[in-house]
Amino acid sequence: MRKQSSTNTINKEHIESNCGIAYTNSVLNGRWKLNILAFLLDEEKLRYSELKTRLIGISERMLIAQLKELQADGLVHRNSYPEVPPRVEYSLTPKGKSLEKILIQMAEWGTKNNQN
Amino acid sequence: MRKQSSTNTINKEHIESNCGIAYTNSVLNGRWKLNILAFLLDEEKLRYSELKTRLIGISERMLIAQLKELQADGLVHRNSYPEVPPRVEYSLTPKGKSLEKILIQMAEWGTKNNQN
DNA sequence: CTGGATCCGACATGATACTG
DNA sequence: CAGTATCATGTCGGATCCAG
Repeated sequence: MRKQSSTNTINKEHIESNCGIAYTNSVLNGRWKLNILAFLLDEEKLRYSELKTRLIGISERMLIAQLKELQADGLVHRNSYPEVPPRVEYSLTPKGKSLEKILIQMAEWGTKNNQN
Repeated sequence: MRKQSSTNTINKEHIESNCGIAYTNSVLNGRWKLNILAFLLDEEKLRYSELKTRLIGISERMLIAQLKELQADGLVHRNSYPEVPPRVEYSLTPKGKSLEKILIQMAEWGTKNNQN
């Protein structure tokens, strides 16, 4: 059992044998990832603190963790500026942007089917 | 659930889109749900044992649990026949089928981006 | 401001034996 | 065949303190 490099708990060994859905799931699975991607898709780039403000309820620990996983999976780009105080901006990579259609459809589906 | 900053630093589309995504995420969240839905989408209806065979590595406990949640969310229909031995077939509800486009796109994206 | 490190409880998931 | 019950394990995710 190969130790996970950095992504998440789902082992990617016997995933490829099944179908693309499993890989997509392994990349997007997580309580906050879809929301993070949606915000970045909407606003191009966001600072760490801006993300934290928008993701109501997330802890710093989780925000950092999810961002790292998204970076490891090549969906999110991290750009830090050598300033004081530090400034870090996150944005979508092309791979991340290629999820746009899926994200939009998920948003539409959720809005339509969430009857509370 | 929509909270509003009085004016419009954040546009409405944005907020709705994220609420929708949050609901979609909450419904699809889980290690196996997407795969279960994908198999049911593909094969119309499947028996419990057929699902178990296809979902390599899932435990009975998890399969039942995920199926129950999918039923509770109205995505999957359970049809049991009064026979001996018992026969139970699972299929997608219309709500479940309405995820078809999303599932197909996730499968395509996963196949295209899973470079192993 | 942007994180890193650690502790800990809650919960997701798995293994296995058992039942109608 | 289609589940349940029980026990065991690991991961998630929050709180808190610390650092450049």
